[in-house]
Amino acid sequence: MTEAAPTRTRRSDATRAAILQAARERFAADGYDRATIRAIAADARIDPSMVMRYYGSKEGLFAAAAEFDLRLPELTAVPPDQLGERLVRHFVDRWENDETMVALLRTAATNPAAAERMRGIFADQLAAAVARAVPDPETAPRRAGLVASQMLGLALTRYVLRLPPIVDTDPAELVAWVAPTVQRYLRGTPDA
Amino acid sequence: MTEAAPTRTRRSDATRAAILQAARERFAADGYDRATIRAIAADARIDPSMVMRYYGSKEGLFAAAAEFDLRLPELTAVPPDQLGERLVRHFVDRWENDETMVALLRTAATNPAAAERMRGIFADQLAAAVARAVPDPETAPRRAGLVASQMLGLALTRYVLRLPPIVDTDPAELVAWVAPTVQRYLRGTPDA
DNA sequence: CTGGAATGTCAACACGTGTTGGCATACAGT
DNA sequence: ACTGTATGCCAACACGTGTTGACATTCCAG
Repeated sequence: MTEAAPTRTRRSDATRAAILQAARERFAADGYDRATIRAIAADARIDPSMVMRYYGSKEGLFAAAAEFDLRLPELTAVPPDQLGERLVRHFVDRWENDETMVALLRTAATNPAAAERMRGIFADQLAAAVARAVPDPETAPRRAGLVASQMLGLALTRYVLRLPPIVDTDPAELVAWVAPTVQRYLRGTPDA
Repeated sequence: MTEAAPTRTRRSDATRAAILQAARERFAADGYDRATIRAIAADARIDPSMVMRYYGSKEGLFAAAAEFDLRLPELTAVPPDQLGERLVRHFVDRWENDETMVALLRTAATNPAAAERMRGIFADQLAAAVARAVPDPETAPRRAGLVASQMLGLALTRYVLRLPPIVDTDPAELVAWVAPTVQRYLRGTPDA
């Protein structure tokens, strides 16, 4: 039997963590198909069969590695006219410091399960937060969708496609340009 | 030797075209890695080896299938205050009727060559057109990049990730919401 | 009609993949 | 010290892939 109370630390936890980190890096750099278990295992300096033992399958590994929390701030606490800037700044910060989102984005382009997870993150985290920061709740899903289109487009062009003008622009300037867009998507109307 | 004058029609042209169409559909649906030559050949009702004969390799086939012309209108002929609407409407129309862009987008997420082609399309077609429709030429690349981030984000969320609120919104309404964004990216300033 | 080129089919190769089971070693509880 | 278990490595399997070459068939110029 296993232990009693609060889950003893196993010696393999270090290995598990190393695998997970290597997996995130490889998935972010290469996407699901091109990131091989052998390469991930080599990065983590363990045998490929260890990945199977601890995560069951490549899909299981990805599911574990693609856990992602946007860590959105509570939007009801933000002055309504600063929602756009706050949100955009938060996203950019988050992406610059955690490659999980890029891994997810790269993979979601070809992997249905990853796309489904993206839709889940959108619905459970972004749309949910937006719903509490919007004038008319009826319009919340569409507003959240528009915000997602701009934010994911920014992530795509900056981290995946690497369009030079977007890569070369520093985060503060990006925020300055994009914040008004998100602000209008959240609180404005199509024609204003 | 081959023929003299204006390139006689060969009997294999139909096969070539069938392969190309099947390739575009498969690349659009599955992305580069998951779209197999065998599947493409089956769709085109020919033998996989024909693909090799006519296109040399899978990369060569993709290069041929991912030829894409945005067919941007001449922006200098558009009233400056309608640039956003014109551009957004054009993009959405183009995507709804030609899946090549989706194939390219799906593939570019994991395939460096496809990403490079995306950057080429951006630079040679979008950025070039934008440069002629912008007040200060100095700012043109960044403006074009911002436009790309919004337009590609829309394509990504609508055709690849299939976020429900974006999928369910009809093109006209999308244009209404997004046009002002693009208009500001083209002619406005960060804070207005 | 006939020979050679164009077009198409078939079977196979070489390779990399995810995955599996067996075996060695290190650890922890008694 | 001894035993059972956790942890790790190795070799191999089964499979699908892009790609290739040999062979059959169809077309067309002479």
